[in-house]
Amino acid sequence: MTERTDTSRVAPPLAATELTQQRPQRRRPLHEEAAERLRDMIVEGELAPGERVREQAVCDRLGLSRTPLREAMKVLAAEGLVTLQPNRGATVADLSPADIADTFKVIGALEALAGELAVERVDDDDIAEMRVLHYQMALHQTRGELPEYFRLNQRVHERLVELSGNQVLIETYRQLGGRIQRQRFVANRWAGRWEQAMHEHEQMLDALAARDGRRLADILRLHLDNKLTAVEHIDRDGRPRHDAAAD
Amino acid sequence: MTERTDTSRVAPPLAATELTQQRPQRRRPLHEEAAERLRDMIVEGELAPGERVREQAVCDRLGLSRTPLREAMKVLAAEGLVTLQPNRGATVADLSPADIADTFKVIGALEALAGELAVERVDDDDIAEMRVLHYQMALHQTRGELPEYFRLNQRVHERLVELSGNQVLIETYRQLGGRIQRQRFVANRWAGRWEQAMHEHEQMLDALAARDGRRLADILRLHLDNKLTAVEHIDRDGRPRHDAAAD
DNA sequence: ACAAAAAGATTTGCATACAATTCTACTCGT
DNA sequence: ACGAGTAGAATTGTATGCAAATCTTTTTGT
Repeated sequence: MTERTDTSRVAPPLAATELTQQRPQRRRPLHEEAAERLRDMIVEGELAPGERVREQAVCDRLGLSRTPLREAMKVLAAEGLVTLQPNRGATVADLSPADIADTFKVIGALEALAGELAVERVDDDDIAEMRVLHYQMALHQTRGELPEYFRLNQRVHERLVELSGNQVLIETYRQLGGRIQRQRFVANRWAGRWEQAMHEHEQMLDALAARDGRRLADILRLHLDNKLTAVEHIDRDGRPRHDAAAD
Repeated sequence: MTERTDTSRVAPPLAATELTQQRPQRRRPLHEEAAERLRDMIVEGELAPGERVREQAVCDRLGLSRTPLREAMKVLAAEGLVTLQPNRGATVADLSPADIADTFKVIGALEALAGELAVERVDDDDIAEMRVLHYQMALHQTRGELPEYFRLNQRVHERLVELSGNQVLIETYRQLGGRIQRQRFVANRWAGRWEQAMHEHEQMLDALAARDGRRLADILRLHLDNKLTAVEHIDRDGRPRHDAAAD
């Protein structure tokens, strides 16, 4: 479904001379690049949720014309990152708390499925690799290195889904994950819930190593539910709410 | 959101003569319409899986220019219905057996989640409605009315997912369903597996009425697995394979 | 005759121009 | 003051032209 870079093409005949790194590698379509840049801008909050996105303004910003930008916007809309209204332009998707909760529920179900499929396929090598990731994450946790911890955390989940071997699942998981990347990005500043999360991750690893798909699935669902609870206690500026602390 | 027919504008001065059906009702963007038409063309096989889609050809066919068509193609690509290769055009997505199996697995997990969520929300009215759909379907089954049976079948599943109340789930389910609509369309000609499917549907209805989410989820997963098996026994011309009959 | 190279024809990618629609600010009548 | 109506600006939607890349056919060297 996703296009892959085909490197099997014959090399251009003029490759003999000294190569400047001035690669003619501008083979990348502008609309793709635009889509990527827009995703980043949304995740990092340069475009705020609910904000109107005027085509010409973004074109000036990115240095391209409206045609490829509009193509990129259609893609982002299909991914759920922006909302399009005919003749009335685009706005950055503004997820309601319900939307976020719904998204976590679905992601939870997907990860649970991933777990059940993964236990049927993993070899000892895969598990060893997961163990490495896990203990790297644990190390960052004890050191209080927040960004690295979060990055590893996400890697662990992504890797587990990959281990399912189900291409459609992987793709769907990535797409939904993309919608809440901003929430994750923001949550990146808050350190709550470390111990519980690590404990759950340990159980995940155990269940995976024991090839207990049912248990792994259950843990994952629970883990995602808890993750949602944590996110719900963070306002959109990335600070924990005062009302309750869930850890 | 709600589009209203704006009659407050001054009428075009040449409206007096007999109206061709050329309604000024062009509120709908062409790229949307194009996307819809393309989806239909793919589902109905007018564009065959793996077939190259040349822009100009489709534009002539649909009577529009390349700009809106290209926007529509990006959407279809994001939906997984076509595959885009930079500078080399688009082809209708050609799902491998593995892709189809993967898709059914994910859909199964989504429906299972839908079931668990639905039992928490449905009222007696909803259940009564599901019962009506179910018995309509049963009637079509006993009468051997294949297309109507399939249509109702799909309605039942779609309705169940709707009853989950989870917007993200509904959306994701529809998108994945769209990818295998062609398989469903083709399967429409084959009548196998009626009794078993109806039996499973009956169990689904029971579990829903009993608000037994866990059981409903299990039935749904099983049901989808069986559906996959059935689809796997149909070649792409819509005829059952001779090697084995699963009912 | 055959492979490599070159020339020509298609096809895709992007920018621009213009039409259609919506948005904004203003006028006018009560 | 105030809302309906209206000109003008701003914004989106679509068509077209041209450049870049790819595909096809022809040519050329051995």
